Parts: sequence; structure tokens; C-alpha cells
Amino acid sequence: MTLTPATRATAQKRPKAAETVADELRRQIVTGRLKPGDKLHPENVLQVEFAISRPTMREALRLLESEGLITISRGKHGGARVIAVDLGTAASQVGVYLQIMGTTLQDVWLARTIIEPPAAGLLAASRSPAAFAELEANISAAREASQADLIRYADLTAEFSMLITRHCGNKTIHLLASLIYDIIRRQHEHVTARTLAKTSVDKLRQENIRSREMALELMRRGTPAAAESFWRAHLEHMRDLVLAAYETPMTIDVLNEPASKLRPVGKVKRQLRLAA
Amino acid sequence: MTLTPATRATAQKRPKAAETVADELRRQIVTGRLKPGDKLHPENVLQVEFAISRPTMREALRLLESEGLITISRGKHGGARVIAVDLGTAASQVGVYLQIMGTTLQDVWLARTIIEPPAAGLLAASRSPAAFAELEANISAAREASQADLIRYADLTAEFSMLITRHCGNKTIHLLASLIYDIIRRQHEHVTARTLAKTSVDKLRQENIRSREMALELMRRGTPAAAESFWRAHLEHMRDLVLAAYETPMTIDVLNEPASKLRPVGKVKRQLRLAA
DNA sequence: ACGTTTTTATTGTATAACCATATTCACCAA
DNA sequence: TTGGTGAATATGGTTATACAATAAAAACGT
Repeated sequence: MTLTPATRATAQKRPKAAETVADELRRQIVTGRLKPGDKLHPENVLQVEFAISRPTMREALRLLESEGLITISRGKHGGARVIAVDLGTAASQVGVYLQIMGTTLQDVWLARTIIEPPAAGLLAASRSPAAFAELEANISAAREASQADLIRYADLTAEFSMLITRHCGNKTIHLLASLIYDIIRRQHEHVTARTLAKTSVDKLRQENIRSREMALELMRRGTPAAAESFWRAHLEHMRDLVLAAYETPMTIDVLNEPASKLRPVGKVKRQLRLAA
Repeated sequence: MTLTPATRATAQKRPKAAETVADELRRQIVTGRLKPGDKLHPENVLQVEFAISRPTMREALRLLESEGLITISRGKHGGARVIAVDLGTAASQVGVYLQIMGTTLQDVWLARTIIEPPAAGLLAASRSPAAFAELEANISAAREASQADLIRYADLTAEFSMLITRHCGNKTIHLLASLIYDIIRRQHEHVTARTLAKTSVDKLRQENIRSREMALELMRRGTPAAAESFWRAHLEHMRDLVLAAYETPMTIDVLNEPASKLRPVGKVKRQLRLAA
């Protein structure tokens, strides 16, 4: 297993036209020259501006689309639009990587119990009243939902963790935690955990809500160490409960599409010989 | 600032043919049906197999290429080849995201000092002799390089951290640490830190080497808490030294290409104007 | 005014041709 | 035999053009 980071100086191949154009547009988006909501020119204009053919231009647009930087729609006032970046594509990339590495759900959960508690500590140190108010509101909503709408309760549970990392004052930590959480969530959707949330006893939910109250209290008091270790204990407890549902180590699977999404063409799909 | 994670159920548009095909091939790669080194069929065969036109097929291949799953080469025995996944593309995605968010180098370094020490703790707990041997070898090499080849010394310094996370027993942590480190490295390459490593006094390097020896010693002793806190102190020290070089908070920039990578086509490359 | 049809701008896909490049291989000369 | 050298060939890279599909707007008729 070699988790090699990006090599410093790879042999540079001659860049393809489509990638070159995509690089340029990406630069304009990332540097803010093109902002979310802005509409790019139609393909036939972009062709001329970049002096390339339409298929090549379309390859470039497809790249940006796959990176989650633009959306493309058809119709009269369709075209390519810059959109607010979303974590989804990065999470997919990371997920693919972890899946190829044979990473297990246990592994991912362990990482979560490592990275999320320090965020709680940071938040306790920051003493941001706005953040505490949001956490408080989340807890209230969760208490209601725990009696009425268990799907919503699960969403609020997830949101509580994300609120902690979002307001901890460190964007990178929040990003990493979001990546991890996104992968965990996909597993739960894909497999069975949604039902686990439904069937688990109400007692457990009430216990969880109390834990969140306690964590919030510790953060409000401005005791980072206490908040961090308490949240760590809570997460480790949750982790063990969730993982107990999977007896054998489960390697993650981020490609939930059942492969039937392919168009039902009538052609053979096995090794075909080249027909002159 | 909304660091929204992937939304649960986005409105699903009709998938494009190229994406559908890319999904299928990606699935085969990720699930191991296609392994690194395997050669895909030439474009004209793939066209027939998937019953699509060549431009569409090429869009699909371009997607997979941009995800770092395949390389494509020309010539008689060229074609698309599956390659071992590399962190680079994921790191770029994450970097783009952080840059759009206006993340600073300080922010990224803080995340590093949070995530790397627990890995040292895990490694201490694991007591893996092989890992310790590698760390020892790295230190020896660094000691030599510190007198001879400062570029190599810097690489070995980086590698020491990566060795810790790689052998800590948790793939996810190693992945996250690699992402962070990749972004930090890009900054240093892009800006000035390479020169900083050259001009800094030898005393500092010797001190660093001693710190690594100490960390290794603590890990060998199997005292996770001590190893973790020692490594945290060391990283925080390094962080402060590095960041002192940048007086004002520096937002990261992952798009280092000076825009001259563009092929010198004879046509005008007008700036993009926004469409009304 | 309101619903329906037509127009139109735009992306999606296909076909065909030609260009660029790397490998192979045959050929010729030393 | 050996070694270079250039042609043949297989492959991706790019272009040009045409048509289909779609969604919004405009025109139309009631």
C-alpha cells in the first residue's frame, strides 16, 4: 500500500487543449473573476474565444462540470453557469481513493473520533455566542424531532457535529470533518443505518440529546480540555454502537449506482473485435 | 460562508452519456475489475462497446483522466491505461475549495498541528518495529543530508511526518494528513519557503533532528500520550517559525501555473466577458 | 386574459475526415 | 552480423459539420 502524496515533479506531458482551456476557466473561477451565478458564454462563442473546436470545448466544460464548478443546462437560456462550490465532488474523490485502499468503515469512524473533539475544544476556547445559539437551537429541534420525525432527528444529529466544526474557527478542520462525515453518511444511506436509527430505542436518543446539552454547557463554560474530552468520549461511545451493527470489518463503497444506469443499448458489451 | 456538505438528495438531471460511461468504467476500476497497469481498449473499440460516438467517448475518457484514474498516451501501442491512484487530484480539489473559501496558510498549519500528533500517539501504541526502523533510517539520512544536500534534507523532513501518519494504522488519518501536507508543500514551493530552508541556520536543523529522535524514542517506549504531546509541541514550534516568515495572513493559492502554460496559439485569447 | 402552438437559442450526439505522435519493422549500408 | 534510418501503422488529438433534443420565450388563437 503506497499512499504516495502528489509527486513533486512529474514528467510533464504536452498539455491537451481541453485541459488548457479548463485550467484557464478554473483560474478565473477560483480567483473570483467569475463568481457563482455568472453565466459563461454559449459554446459557440467560447469556441471562438479560445480558438478551438466545439468537441474540444465541450471536453473542457465537462471537466469543469465534473469538478463541481459549473452546471450546464439546455434550452433557450441554458448554458454553463458558475455555481457555489460544494464539497460533494471532493468527497467523492476522497471516497474513491479510500475505497481503492480497502479502507473500512471502522477506520473512517476512528478518524472522526480523532478530528472532531479538537474542534469542540477550539469552539469552547472561542466562546462564540452565535455558535452556541445555533447549537442550542439544534438541540431543541432534535428534542422535538425525536418524538415526531426520526429522519429529521438523524439529520439534526449530523448537523450538530457539523455545527461544531463549522464554528470552531478553522476552515481546514471543518473541511476534513465534512469529508469524513460525508463518507460515513453515504455508507449509512446505502446500507442499513437508517433503519438502525428507526429501531433503536428512544432511551438512546434521549441520552444523546443530554450528551449534546452537556457538551454545549462545557463549551459555554470555556473549558476547552473538558469539552474536548467529553465530546471524544461521546463520539467513541456512538462509534462503538454503530459499528456493532457490522460484525465483520466493512470496507466502504462510495459507488452506490447499481450499474443499471447505463442506457439499454442493444449492442454486445464484451470484447468486440474491430470491424473494418 | 457556507461550507455545506454534499446535499442529500439533489434534483437528478438526466445523466449525460459521457458521464454514464465514465461511471461504468470508474466502477470497474474502483472495484478492482480493472487494475493498475491494465490497458483499456482503443477508442474505436470502446466506442462500439458503449455504442456512442467518438467525441462522447473522449469526454468520458477525459473525465477519468482528470480524476487521476487513467493515463492516455499516443502512438502505436498507446491508449488508456489504469494507473495507481494518486492523492494529487483529490488534493487539488480540496485546495480549490479551500482557496475559494479564502483559507489562510495559518489555518492549514493549525489543522496540521491538530491532526498529526494523534497519529504519533497511535503509532506509539502500535509498536510496529518496521515503522520504527523506517523512521530511524529517515533520521540518519536527514542527519547526513543536513550537511550536504539541503533540498534532500527538506524532502526527508516532509517524509518523516508522512511516515508517522502512514504507519499510524489509520488510512483515513494518513489521507487527511497527506491532503494538508500537499497543500502546505505547494505554498512553500510557490513562494519562498525553499529559500527559507536554505538560509536558516544549521543549529535549527540539528535541533529538529534531535526532536525527531526524541519523538521516535517516545514512540518506541510505547507511551502514546507522551509521544503525542511531544510531537504536538514540536509541530507548533515549527509552525510558528514558518508562519513568522509571512507577516500578513496569507490566503493559499493552489493554482500555481503562471498562465504561460497555455499553448501559444496564434489566435487572440481575449478575456472572457460576462454574458448579460 | 389565458392556454396552446410555434419559434428560437442552446446544449447533446453523431459522422467523417485529417493531424500528430510513438512504436514497430523492414531495409540498406558498414 | 549489426546498426542506423526511414517508411508503415496504430493510436490518440483536433477539427468541421450536421442534426436531434430541450427549454424558454414569443406568437397566436380563442
